[in-house]
Amino acid sequence: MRNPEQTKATILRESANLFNTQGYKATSLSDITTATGFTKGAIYKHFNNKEDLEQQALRSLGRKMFDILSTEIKEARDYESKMEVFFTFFKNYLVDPPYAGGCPLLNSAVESDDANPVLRQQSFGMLVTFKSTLRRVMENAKKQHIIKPNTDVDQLVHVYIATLEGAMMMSKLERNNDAITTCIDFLRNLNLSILVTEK
Amino acid sequence: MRNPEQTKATILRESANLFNTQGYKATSLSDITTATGFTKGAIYKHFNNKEDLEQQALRSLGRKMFDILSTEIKEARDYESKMEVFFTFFKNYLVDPPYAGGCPLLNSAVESDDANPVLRQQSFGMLVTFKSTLRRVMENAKKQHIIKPNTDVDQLVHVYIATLEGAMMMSKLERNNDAITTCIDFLRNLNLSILVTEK
DNA sequence: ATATTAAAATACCAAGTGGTATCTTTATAC
DNA sequence: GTATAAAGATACCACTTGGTATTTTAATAT
Repeated sequence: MRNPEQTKATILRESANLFNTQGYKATSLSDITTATGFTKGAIYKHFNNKEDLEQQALRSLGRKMFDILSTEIKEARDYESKMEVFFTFFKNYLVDPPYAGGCPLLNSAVESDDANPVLRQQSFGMLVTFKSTLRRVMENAKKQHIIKPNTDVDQLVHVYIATLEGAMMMSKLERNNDAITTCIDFLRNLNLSILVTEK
Repeated sequence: MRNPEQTKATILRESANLFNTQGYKATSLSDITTATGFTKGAIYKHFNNKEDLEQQALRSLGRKMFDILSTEIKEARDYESKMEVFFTFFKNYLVDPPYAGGCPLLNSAVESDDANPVLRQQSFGMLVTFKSTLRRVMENAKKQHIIKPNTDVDQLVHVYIATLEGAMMMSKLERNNDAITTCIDFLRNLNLSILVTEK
């Protein structure tokens, strides 16, 4: 009947959902108790305070995001399919999201950049991870002469991530896939254009 | 000594600043009273409630944003300088921002998309305005054979805005201009590549 | 079966929230 | 100079917030 690990997991999962949809500060403990069915007693048994819960929730969202990304990238055999992982990841977000509320990096970054230094630091870490993951894929492709030697990898890393995140915001706001689909099409073509063997 | 119009303007300006930096829900009335020096009595004299203040504040931020944009676009004589207005507008954001807290469209969209239908509607309107402003500039250039006839204007509109907004998020999070500068450089080159008379 | 101990529920608390009713101040019209 | 009416300050209100202390519940070891 009682299962503390599962309790903590439930609280973490539900609060992460709420934080990512409503915002961190805007989500109250009572929101979480009603969502989980547990009481504050249970929450404070497993977490020091709300800030601690916020951090662990964001961390778990980040882990989930990068777990999916990095395993799929490892499984992809060539450069083009590795890049396709990024595209389909964002495309699937709207069809079958791994968690509600959109990209946790975007959400936490916008909420925390001016106000919450701890969350901000975590968002920053997610962005660093995201950038270096993409950069590694492209640098490898450059070394193996799959993409053109004069490719400005650093520029493209910035452009890819900015475009995907911005398109996420637009598609969430417009409640349709237009922006994300259109932008991914563009990035896919852009990616083809830097291949050594143009197709 | 007493000037109701100025009082309302001060409340609107200061609350818009707070909303845009801390978030709408996260900003309390007492935050606003301390920032303005006025009391709740003054606030509720000029606004029906907090929600009303939020809406008017966002509206004023949007107006300010598009006032700057549209007048500068009108003043710009040719296509290239009109496009440059968009770029420099976002570039200047970090150097000399017209208001604190970054792009009000991005901020309000991310905060409201799942939670606040009224603010969401306003953000949506801002995005529509932004898109149609950019689209008009490009469609005109297409009619006048300044950009290539096969240019996918709709795609580029999505890409430009997504990239600029995403880069804003990144640069605010990283607290430096790298992302926005890099992305603008990319967009500027992209824009050159669709000109009929390539340079 | 019972004692032990961790997990979770309950009952509080002070502080802060948005909002309202009332009072005081100040400009203006006469 | 005084009445009038609007602007703004003050004093409240019920409710919610995050957090804590205490109690009850349930699993486990003996």
